[in-house]
Amino acid sequence: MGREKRVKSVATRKPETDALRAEETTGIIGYRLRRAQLSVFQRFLSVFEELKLRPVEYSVLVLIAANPGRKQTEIAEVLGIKRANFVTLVHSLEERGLVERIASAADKRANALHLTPDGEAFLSRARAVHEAMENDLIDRLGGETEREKLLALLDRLT
Amino acid sequence: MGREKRVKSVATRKPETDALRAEETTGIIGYRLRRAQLSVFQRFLSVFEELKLRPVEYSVLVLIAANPGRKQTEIAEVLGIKRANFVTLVHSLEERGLVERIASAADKRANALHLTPDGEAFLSRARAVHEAMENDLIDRLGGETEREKLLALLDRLT
DNA sequence: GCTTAATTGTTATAGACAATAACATTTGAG
DNA sequence: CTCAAATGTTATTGTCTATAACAATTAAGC
Repeated sequence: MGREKRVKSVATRKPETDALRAEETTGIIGYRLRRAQLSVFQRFLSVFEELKLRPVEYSVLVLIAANPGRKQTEIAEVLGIKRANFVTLVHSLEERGLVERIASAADKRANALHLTPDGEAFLSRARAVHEAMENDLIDRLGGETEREKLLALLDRLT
Repeated sequence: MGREKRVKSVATRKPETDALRAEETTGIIGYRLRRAQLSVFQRFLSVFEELKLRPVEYSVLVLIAANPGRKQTEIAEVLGIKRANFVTLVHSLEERGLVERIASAADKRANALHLTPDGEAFLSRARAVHEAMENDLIDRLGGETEREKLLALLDRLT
């Protein structure tokens, strides 16, 4: 890699506002992980702003679509969400007419989760938006090969 | 270490509780990023439990040590923390006797941040703990080469 | 030099998010 | 049948982030 400038005559040019030494913190794996994650999530938020959809809500819709009829606890558990906090989340999606809770006949305690027709249509649009974003991320990484390499490395940390 | 059971005749044994289809969500880059980040941070928390140190506090100590005499706003900005929220953080470290705020003579508004001798000693211990954790993460990744590859890929997302 | 704008640290406040406990209803095990 | 567990729910707490407002001080414009 290229040689550093090593400007030691900084004091004469900008006595006050020179950059901080931060290599020690930025070299930490957890620090870089967090930065990247926040950046990607921020991007998600801006891309999905018009759809008023947050990352966790998108994953809930995708999960319900792929597993219709499952109960709240099952969906919540896969995403690592406490079922107590999942209540508000599902309620919000239900109020928007995207999800419906059908009282299970087999188990009167459980709610079977389904997408409404509106929910299906909404998810189609969301998928398109997400796929565009995902493809852009893959481009940034350099291609599909790099993506798989990244996911593999991330899994080793988990 | 034994081999998995691989019971594919699930339908006859457990009609209800089979695994959910989650490939669609787990394939999302942002999802995997978040999982890995939470896992690494959780690990940090457990490793630093005895030192009662959180990730952000560690990075603040490291930054002050590398840049003594800087003002709060500068340190906070590098870490992406609002200066309003940084006040409580520094106050906490000051109460523990690790950091001191010295009123700057040049700018009577600013506080120059320094580590106390206790802070230096504490940071030495923290560095040792962190280095052990970092080395373990590198081992999990497969080595230094893989670490650099990961950091490079993460940067492309940021 | 004087007036005005910007900076610094601070407090207060609000919102998002996660974690825990407790509860009623219902189910399943022994 | 009895008792433990599961399910959804509410309430509460704590943590973290974002915003607004403020006093003191500094810098900029004229």
